[in-house]
Amino acid sequence: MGTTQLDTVPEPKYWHLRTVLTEALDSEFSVGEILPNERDLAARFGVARATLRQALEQLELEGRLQRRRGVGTTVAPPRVGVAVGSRKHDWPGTDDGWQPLDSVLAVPPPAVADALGTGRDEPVHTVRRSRVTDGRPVAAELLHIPPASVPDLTAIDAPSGAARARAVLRELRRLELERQENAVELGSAHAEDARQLDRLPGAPVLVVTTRYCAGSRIAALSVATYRADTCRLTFGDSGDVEIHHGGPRSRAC
Amino acid sequence: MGTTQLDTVPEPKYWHLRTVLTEALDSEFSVGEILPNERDLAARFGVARATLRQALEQLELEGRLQRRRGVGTTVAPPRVGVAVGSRKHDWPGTDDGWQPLDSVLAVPPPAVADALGTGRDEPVHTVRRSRVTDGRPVAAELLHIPPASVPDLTAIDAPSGAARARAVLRELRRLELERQENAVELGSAHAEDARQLDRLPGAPVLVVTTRYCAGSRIAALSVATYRADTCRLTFGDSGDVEIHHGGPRSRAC
DNA sequence: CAGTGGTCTAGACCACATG
DNA sequence: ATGTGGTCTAGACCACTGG
Repeated sequence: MGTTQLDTVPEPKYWHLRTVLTEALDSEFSVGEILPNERDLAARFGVARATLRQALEQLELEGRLQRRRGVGTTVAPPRVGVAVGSRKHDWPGTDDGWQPLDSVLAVPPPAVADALGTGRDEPVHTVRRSRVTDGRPVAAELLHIPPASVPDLTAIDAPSGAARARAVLRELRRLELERQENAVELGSAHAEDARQLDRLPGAPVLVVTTRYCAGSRIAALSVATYRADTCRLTFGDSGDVEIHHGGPRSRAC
Repeated sequence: MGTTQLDTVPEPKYWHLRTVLTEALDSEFSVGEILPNERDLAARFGVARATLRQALEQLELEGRLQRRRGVGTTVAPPRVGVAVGSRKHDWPGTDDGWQPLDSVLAVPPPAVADALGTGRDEPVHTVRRSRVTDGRPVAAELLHIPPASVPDLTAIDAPSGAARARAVLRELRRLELERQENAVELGSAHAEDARQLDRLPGAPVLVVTTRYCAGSRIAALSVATYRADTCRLTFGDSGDVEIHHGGPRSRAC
């Protein structure tokens, strides 16, 4: 007996579904359009809702869909390119999309203390910032600054809040920035970050760790979490590297 | 009546489970150790297996666990830092962990053609490469090179295969590299990449798109997919930015 | 209120690795 | 043959959004 389909294992349903939906998105839907609800879609494709959801999850991860509880599933716009680590000699706070929220002087997590080279019991300034692009929050950041990097900071003016954060950044900017080193890895949004990014806890994020070096010392350490579904991080001196999804261009919104 | 738990919605079980397991990993397990199987774990925590799996998925996404079908779930080693876009003036192929596999001259996907600025019907050289670190595959790459970038390439020697790929890279290296621009985004591994990375289709990957510029022209375009679970991408001129998980250090392997 | 996506369950079967 | 993780189902209930 000849085996017609030698050793070809059937694709998982959710993966095949992802492919079908991708093609449908490329050809039959426009940005912002609302998809049928999950129960209808599952019925239409003859699968359980859990399976359909597995496919939708993939597409959301790839930035093709956006799902909001109580509202529905919509076709996502192309990812926005956000510049990271460009303009080598720029301190944080020079007017880009970053918005300082507040600042506290407290003992950081051990991992941060180790990376900074400060003692595990030494307090550092921690500035919370939020990055906004096109009116949408794209990143939440904790910027850790050893007191030694901002020696002239007076506790008198701006004791707390956003004003305090701005004061810390202002002082920091007086240092000579030698270089910055970036690292990117995948993570999941913790409760705080999730709220700030308008996502659920556990949402995939790109964690960018930046080491700001000045005078062969680590003057500051930034840990920023970017929404992985909506962001494309760009490095290097200039503009965007545009790669869109294949297929016919979708109609305008 | 005072509401004791004002508006605090109970955490999802899988998220709480993730937290508990994270702490357990930090304190009670060492790298490489095998966890109990999913059915036992689910029973132990009093949840359905699907819920337990949701927590494990998170941890695998965060690089804390490694799961292999037919084998089991093990504690993953810390992510390896892989340098991307360092040494600005380096062409691909200068002996780093990259290994050329083969090369074909074919019409690329429209998105690639557009990014290169070549016509959608013009064939380009496409070199497949694989990046290995510590003996493990970490990335799969397609490097697209317009024929104009390698004018002296003769089809005579090395008509195909790895030798051909090396020949193309050798010719490419004769150009003056002006700069490279990188972009990072989250994606999911397609069938080919998945096989090359020893993962299942749909596994999360960090897609690094690099534009190699020479003489104000785009001389080559690289699309590389890195295993998101095991890799931390580092940018910039020097070494690693080390941030490990918090908590007590786990015992050695 | 009705409708959406998010969580959770209990069970079944499959693909794969290993002894 | 056994045990592992991977896929899939059918159904229930919850949390949130909006009219």
